[in-house]
Amino acid sequence: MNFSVSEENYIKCIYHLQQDTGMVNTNALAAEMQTKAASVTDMLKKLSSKKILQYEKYHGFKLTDNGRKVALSVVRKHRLWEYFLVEKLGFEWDKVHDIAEELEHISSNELIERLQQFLGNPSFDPHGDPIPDSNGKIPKLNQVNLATLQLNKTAVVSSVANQSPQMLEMLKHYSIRIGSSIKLLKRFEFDGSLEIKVGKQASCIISEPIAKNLFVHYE
Amino acid sequence: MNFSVSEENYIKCIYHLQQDTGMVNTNALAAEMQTKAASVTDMLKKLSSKKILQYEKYHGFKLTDNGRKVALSVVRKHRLWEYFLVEKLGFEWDKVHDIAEELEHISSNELIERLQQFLGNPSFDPHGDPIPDSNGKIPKLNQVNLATLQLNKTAVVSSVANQSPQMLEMLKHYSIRIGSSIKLLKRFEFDGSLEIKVGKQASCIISEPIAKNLFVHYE
DNA sequence: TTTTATTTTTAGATTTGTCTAAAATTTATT
DNA sequence: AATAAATTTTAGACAAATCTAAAAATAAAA
Ligand SMILES: [Mn+2]
Ligand SMILES: [Mn+2]
Ligand SMILES: [Mn+2]
Ligand SMILES: [Mn+2]
Repeated sequence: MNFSVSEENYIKCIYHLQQDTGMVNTNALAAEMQTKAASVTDMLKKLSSKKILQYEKYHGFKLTDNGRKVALSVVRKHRLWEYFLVEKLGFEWDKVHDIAEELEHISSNELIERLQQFLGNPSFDPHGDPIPDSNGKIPKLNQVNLATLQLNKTAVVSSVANQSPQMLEMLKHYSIRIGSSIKLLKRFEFDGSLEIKVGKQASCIISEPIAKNLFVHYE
Repeated sequence: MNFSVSEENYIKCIYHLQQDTGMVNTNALAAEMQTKAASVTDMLKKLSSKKILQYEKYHGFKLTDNGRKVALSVVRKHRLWEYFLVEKLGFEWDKVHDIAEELEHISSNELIERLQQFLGNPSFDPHGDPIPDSNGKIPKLNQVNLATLQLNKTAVVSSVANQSPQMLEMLKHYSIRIGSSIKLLKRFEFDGSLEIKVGKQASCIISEPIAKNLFVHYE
């Protein structure tokens, strides 16, 4: 079946919301989609009639198996394009989201399969988010918040929660990237800030808010 | 100013039509856009009010300077994406048009500038059509139809008029590509077929219809 | 358990892009 | 010049996606 740009954006958005909250409600979706609740209800009816949603009036909704499949294919395209934009075209990671938001709706399947190959079958996008494969399987990574890392352990940065330009600026300053190895040297009681060693650089101190935005995995 | 996908498709189509015929008429545009004359009239009014067209009721229309600028930017994007699809993703040239028809509407200017650089600033797309630069300037090539080439002259294939899979199959058989050098050895009176030498291969004979679809330039 | 507040849905309009059928205009033919 | 044919435009309708304002249903508070 074929979906409009608008439908695909709704489906993807519902997918992301239900990752957190299980069943999704109208107002939350309206807020996330930057539209009005009435518009959401209209779309819910439509997606429901297309068997994308399990939808009970007044009682929330969630994706069907097929709906989740559609969502994952859009997510896959989004993240592969983001990878392309950063790795091949040299964009900064905080500039790619809006462009990928358009590119994810290009319909050709062969295009996305070839793109994936051309990129070397990446598993994670520039923000560290996993890229579903063509069957909708998502690579998993046992990641843990940097703020909760054990003392004197070394781990590798795997993703960043806040992907704003402000965060990017901060991380650039510390030369922290996805893939950087970080060793936790000391945790300061006073404000929760951490002394860390990034790669082979001299140790430095990062604030708790920064640490909480960074996820790492072992080995 | 911003244009919808539909508007951009119309503008580009008008541009191509007026290359041949000067002033464009409603029915021709409807045929090319695979739609109805009434729909075209509606769009003409809209584009006219946006100063994209000089439009006189019942008397045809053509693009304004600004309209031509918009058209060229869409053509530019179309051809750069086609180049990407063939040269980077390994598509055959007869498979790329429809995909580029979607990709040409991605709006980011920075994207297209970076894409151009990434591709090495190509001047011609996989079909041999010129790629306008960011100012709308079009590279020119003094090309001539292969059927009219002088005897015993060597020239380089620069573009192909008919870009169908059938034509591609034919050209593959003869190992003729854009950039192939061709020497005209003999012209047969009977049916206009030509004996040619492609690169360093043994000479072969091509039919007049094939020859008429191939354009070449000297040196 | 009423009453109040919040959430969600419906009703009715609007915009964009399309269509068919009919009217208007131009072009071609007698 | 009058008539026929072709082209183009208008009139009116429709589907998709959105909106505002009002009604209906549910949840929370008194
Ligand atoms: Mn999108
Ligand atoms: Mn991402
Ligand atoms: Mn297009
Ligand atoms: Mn082309």
